[in-house]
Amino acid sequence: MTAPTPSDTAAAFERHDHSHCAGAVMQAAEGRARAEGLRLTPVRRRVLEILLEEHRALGAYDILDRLKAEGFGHQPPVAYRALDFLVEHGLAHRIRRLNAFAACMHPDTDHAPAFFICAQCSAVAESAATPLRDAAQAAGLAIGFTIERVTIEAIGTCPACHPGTAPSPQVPS
Amino acid sequence: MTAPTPSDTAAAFERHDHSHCAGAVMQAAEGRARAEGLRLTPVRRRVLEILLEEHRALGAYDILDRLKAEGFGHQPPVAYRALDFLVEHGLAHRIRRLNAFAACMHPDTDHAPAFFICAQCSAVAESAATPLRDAAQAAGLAIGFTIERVTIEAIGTCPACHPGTAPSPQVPS
DNA sequence: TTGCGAAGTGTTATAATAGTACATTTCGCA
DNA sequence: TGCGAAATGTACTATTATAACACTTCGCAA
Repeated sequence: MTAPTPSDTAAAFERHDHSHCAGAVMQAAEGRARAEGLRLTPVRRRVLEILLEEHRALGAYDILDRLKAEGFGHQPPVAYRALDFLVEHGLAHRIRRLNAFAACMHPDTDHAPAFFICAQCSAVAESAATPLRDAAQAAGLAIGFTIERVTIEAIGTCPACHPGTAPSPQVPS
Repeated sequence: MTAPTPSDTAAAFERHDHSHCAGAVMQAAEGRARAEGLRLTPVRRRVLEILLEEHRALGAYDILDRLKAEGFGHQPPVAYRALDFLVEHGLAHRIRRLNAFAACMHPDTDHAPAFFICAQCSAVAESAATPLRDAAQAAGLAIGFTIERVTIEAIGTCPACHPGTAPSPQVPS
């Protein structure tokens, strides 16, 4: 059970060895799939891999283009179904502000994530949001509302895109 | 400066005199428009009125239908432009989870709203989310991310739809 | 008061995102 | 081996959102 730390989250905005972190996450995802009897079929696995390779939020049709090119089905439901599966089982997240999807970077943690989206370079970092979820829970309680899930998406500027800081955005998009 | 209180927010989920609260909000919006030199033109004003009359989140095309029927333009940009204006100036909010828009119920308050969306009856309550915004701010700081805006949307069950509580949903939709 | 530039409105057309319905195949397992 | 459930592939459609451009209206300065 590796809980995400602030430095994990910060790492998402820094240059790092994608293939390494992607590999680790993929292994964790496979472990979870085995443990819970999820069927990580070729399409689903490939979609997760694509998300991990890109290491950013991708639209369903971006994914679909890749799938087509690799000989999978070429109609929208192919992508949406795989994405729905991944999201439902916590292996990917939907980023509503972007109408896009990103691989979950902590699939072995039961977490309530928040997302930090850079308006400049559209990099996305996923962060544990337990305090935020608790605050929301409390606010809900005060008005008699029972919360199932909370979407928390912050838009702003990532460290790499701050003027006077690191020069070039990591994900030009 | 009327700050929203938990009981204001709770009221959103209870039967109440819409025409009264809508009227008050409309007046507040007009006040703001005058004060800030915003042009609350017929289309814009009408869109805000529609949102207030319905007192729930409406899709852009729902709005467009009403506008058509009332002799305004009948192409999507007519609705989207008015909605964009209202959102930009804080007179309405976009609810991303629903791909919909709702009138801001506290247009005279500078606020960071959170939304509570009932999965059963799709009623939406707007609540002040200062603690959540602060928590997000802190989380962002920890990773060097500067937050511009945060979207907070909770999905769950409103008081009226709780089993064993009040019987009928207020907004059947 | 005229007339200029900016803002607003309306229209056509199209893009981008998402889902329904149904036939076929594959998988797990009795 | 073969049954039922799950997964896949396809055609088709629905929903949400923008781009581009012509025309009108508004605020304001000469």
